[in-house]
Amino acid sequence: MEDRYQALLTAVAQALDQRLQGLAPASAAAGTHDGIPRVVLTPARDARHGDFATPVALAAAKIWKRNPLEIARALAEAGTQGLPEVARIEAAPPGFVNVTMTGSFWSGVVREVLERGEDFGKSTALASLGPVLVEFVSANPTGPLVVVQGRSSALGSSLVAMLRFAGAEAASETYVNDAGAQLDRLADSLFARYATLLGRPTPVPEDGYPGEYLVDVARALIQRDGERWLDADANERRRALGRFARDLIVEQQRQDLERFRVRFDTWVSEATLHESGAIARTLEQLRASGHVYEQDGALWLRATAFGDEKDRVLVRSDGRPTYLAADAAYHADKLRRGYRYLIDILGPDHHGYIARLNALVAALGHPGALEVLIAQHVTLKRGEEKVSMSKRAGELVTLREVIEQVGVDAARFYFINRSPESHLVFDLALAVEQSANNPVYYVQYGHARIASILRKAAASHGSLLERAQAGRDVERLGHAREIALIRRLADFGRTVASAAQARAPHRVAEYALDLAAGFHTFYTDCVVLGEDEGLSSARLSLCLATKTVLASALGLLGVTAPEHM
RNA sequence: GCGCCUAUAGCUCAAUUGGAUAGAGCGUCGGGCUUCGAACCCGAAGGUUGGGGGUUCGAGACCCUCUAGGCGCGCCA
Repeated sequence: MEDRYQALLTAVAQALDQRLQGLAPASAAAGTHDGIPRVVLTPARDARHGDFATPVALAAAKIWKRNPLEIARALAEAGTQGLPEVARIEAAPPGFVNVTMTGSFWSGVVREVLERGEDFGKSTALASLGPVLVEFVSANPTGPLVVVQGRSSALGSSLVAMLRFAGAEAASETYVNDAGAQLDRLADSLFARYATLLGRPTPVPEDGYPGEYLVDVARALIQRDGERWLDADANERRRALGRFARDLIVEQQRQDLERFRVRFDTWVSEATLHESGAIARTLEQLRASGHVYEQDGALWLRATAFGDEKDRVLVRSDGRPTYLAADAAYHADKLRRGYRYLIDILGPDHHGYIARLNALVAALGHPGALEVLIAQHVTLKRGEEKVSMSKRAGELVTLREVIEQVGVDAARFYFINRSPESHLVFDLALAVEQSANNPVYYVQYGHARIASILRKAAASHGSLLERAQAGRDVERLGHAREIALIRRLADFGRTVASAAQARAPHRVAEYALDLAAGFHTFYTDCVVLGEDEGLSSARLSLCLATKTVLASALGLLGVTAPEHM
């Protein structure tokens, strides 16, 4: 369902489209679609430019080789006739058309928020995209989640929420890399800790995982199995210890994510793909479609046929499938489950993988169905000192540690309030120090402040609150601060849809900050509970609407909207 | 060597995807509570958007080039 607000804007834009068509030269009107640019109204950045503006005359001028200002003037000349809720339309150099809306248009927005509540801003803008599956985190089950995974999990979970809000059917998933040599290394590293604890000092293997967390895993193993693995058969031991460590570590990852308010609709195990024969089946499919070939005893994917720079090995000459073969089976499975569009969020060290994944999905018969996003690098430092993030090096900063030190709300906001492709510097010392004045509190404070006003209103002006809830006096709104605030409220749905479309959740974080700022200045200049009952009711309506939208925006970010702070 | 990402105020980052005078937070300086929450508001200082060239009515954004940083380039995962 579309906002009345959006519907009106669309109507205005369409009416302007018609006017523009009347101005077009015959060649353009008779010709192709691109002969006449479409009118797009965007909120004006500067209040002096009215409420909305369109540069369409500038675009048309370029195509038609005419003076842009003349076209803009011609568009404005017909006045507000046929333009619903438009109070004024004017041309401005070098060729903008500025539109100012009526007061009732804006007060109507407040009433609409009150009516639709948490549904306000929802749209069907991206409905045609889905069903879409967003895969992120996809960690190795060899240790605790680290800070970078905090970033991609915050990003991914918010993106899914925004896609749904914008009408797309979206699901979240993570892939557990629990196959291959790394699980053996994990098992051997666990065994070293295990044996050492049982009085047989054993060094962690050179290529193993030296992190202290495996000591805890070893303790749990002793508690369950005692000493039975000390002298067990090496192969059996590897299998058992690898599985034990994986299960425990994955469970801890799940708990950390849960605490970080990230919950996946599904978890997929790589090992399962090997065991179920899914990999073999997918390889058969690729073979049948002719996108693979054999050379030097190995099986190759003809990735170059789909834009990759070289072909890639799927099955080694010794018969073992590569990681890419598992990914082929995995992505084939995603498509088989009915997802029309796939989004993978990978870490920055995997960007070299993008081309071959795209080639893979194309070879599976779904070219263009995959979109790979890169959650860019997080550089860690503690004051001036650089911090290593390598699991191998042993020192690592875990997601859990960050949550404990700065809190979930501050950490999530910190990650989301940056564009995904920015390389961000995470200064642990600064993060802890600044967690108290993290911008997220600015937004939350706005929400709590409104809650406080509402409590007061409920206590002393009960009937007024009811009146406000019904939006009975919203026509009284007209103060510059009020209109400025309403303009921000109105833009919520468009903002979320464009954030989801551009895979840029940080825009919603920016929006929340801007909305809160609009409220704080309104609050400073306008007394809500005053002498004039009608005005008080109207302003209470505005407070209620603002609180609703603040809560919605924070909800999309996975941040709480507190009643008290 | 090739490819991808990045470079914007002292620091951390935005900029409605090519639009009007590049904006926030933190930090600095100066104001504002007798009244609904001062975790707030108002103001000031702070910029050759890494350098150079180009595209056009218009470029932080697009193209070329140079510089600097990060990452990747395996029959590893």
